[in-house]
Amino acid sequence: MKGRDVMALGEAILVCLAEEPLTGYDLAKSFDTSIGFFWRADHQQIYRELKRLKTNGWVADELVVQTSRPNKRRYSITPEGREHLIAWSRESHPPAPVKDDLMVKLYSLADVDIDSVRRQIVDRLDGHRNRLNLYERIERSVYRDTPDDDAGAVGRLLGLRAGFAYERAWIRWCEDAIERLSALPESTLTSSHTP
Amino acid sequence: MKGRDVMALGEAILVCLAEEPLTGYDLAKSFDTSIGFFWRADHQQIYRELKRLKTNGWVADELVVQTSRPNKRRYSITPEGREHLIAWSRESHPPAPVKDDLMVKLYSLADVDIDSVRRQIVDRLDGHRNRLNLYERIERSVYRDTPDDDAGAVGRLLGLRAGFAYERAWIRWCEDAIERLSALPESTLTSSHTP
DNA sequence: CACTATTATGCAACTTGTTGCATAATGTGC
DNA sequence: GCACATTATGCAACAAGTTGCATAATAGTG
Repeated sequence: MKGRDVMALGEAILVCLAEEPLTGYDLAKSFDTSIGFFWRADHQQIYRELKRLKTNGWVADELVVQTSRPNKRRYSITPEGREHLIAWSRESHPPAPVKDDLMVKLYSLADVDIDSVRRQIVDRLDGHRNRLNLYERIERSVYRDTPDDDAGAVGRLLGLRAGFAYERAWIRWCEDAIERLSALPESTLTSSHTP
Repeated sequence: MKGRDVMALGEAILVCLAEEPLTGYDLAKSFDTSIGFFWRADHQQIYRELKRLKTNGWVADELVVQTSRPNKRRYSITPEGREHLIAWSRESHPPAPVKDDLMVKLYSLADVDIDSVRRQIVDRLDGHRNRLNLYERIERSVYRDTPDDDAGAVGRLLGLRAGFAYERAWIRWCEDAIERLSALPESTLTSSHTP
């Protein structure tokens, strides 16, 4: 035990590997969907992190030789990795601090281009609606009949429901915000003073 | 113009300075409350960023000599800084990707200590309730009668409402989640296999 | 008198996250 | 036949965020 705490990307990877061995490439795809809804990462971060996990002894890797494709390196979780995952799950992690450009713009609405901000909220509304749609499709296709005594299934369903709650809250907020901004007397600031 | 894009912490600082000149220390306090609800930063980041803003010509600083206290350096926004703020407000910034440890734990509920996770959700519920409370107090004290034609006031009110929507959505979700986790057959995994 | 809190700034080292690029084989569409 | 997408991995450089520490004066508490 010498590799230290506080990474979470590592644990997100272990969570995936707890199900089945995967390559960095596979993981990168997972992080574009499924677990990526809760923890984003690109392939660079993943390859880097896999090396750290390996030096900690939490994953093992094997080389899969391919002829028609570049060789792959398949990673699987070790017993130490599983132990670590459980220990990690017992720690309390404060929610990541909020960071939102749009809110900063609203905070300074008097010094800023209101019309642009309104348009950005319209865009964001669109994104949230798409997200919600996607989650609804996932629920219908994957979680039709979730038994409420299967921990794995309940956990994932709760994750999905968190997504619902989050997107719905934002959708309602965006709708209200767009209305209120539209009601504002025409942009205090429609022109910038660039000549 | 040589300092580059993509910082947002810089802009959050400019937003504060657009109202009144402040020292790094003052800013750090703002980032613990008000604007800190939307963009977190500690004093190290702020002092570092102020220097960058200065080299970009977006802020000016003056030394305030004090006898009974260490001297301060007071920063104010320049015309170029205001221009930059407006230009920035016109750019569209994709919302920061979600990262949530708790969701990762739920995602792997089958491989993890369920009871601990449930307790963590209870804690989080508590935090969200406190937040909501705080926001309600702020609304009562600061935004009693917001005229709906004052851009600055409307913007801040909308920020606050976003906070409401966010916290309420999480509160409802936590309550549901706690119930469902409590209904789960007693922890698949109450003991770790450390001897 | 010692201890702690507040005001005020900053360096150094480190971890995380991002961007751009490189390589290398095969399959697909025009 | 050429451009492009897919599979598969990785380096290097940089930007952003975190942690620990240091300094320095004063005011308040026990």
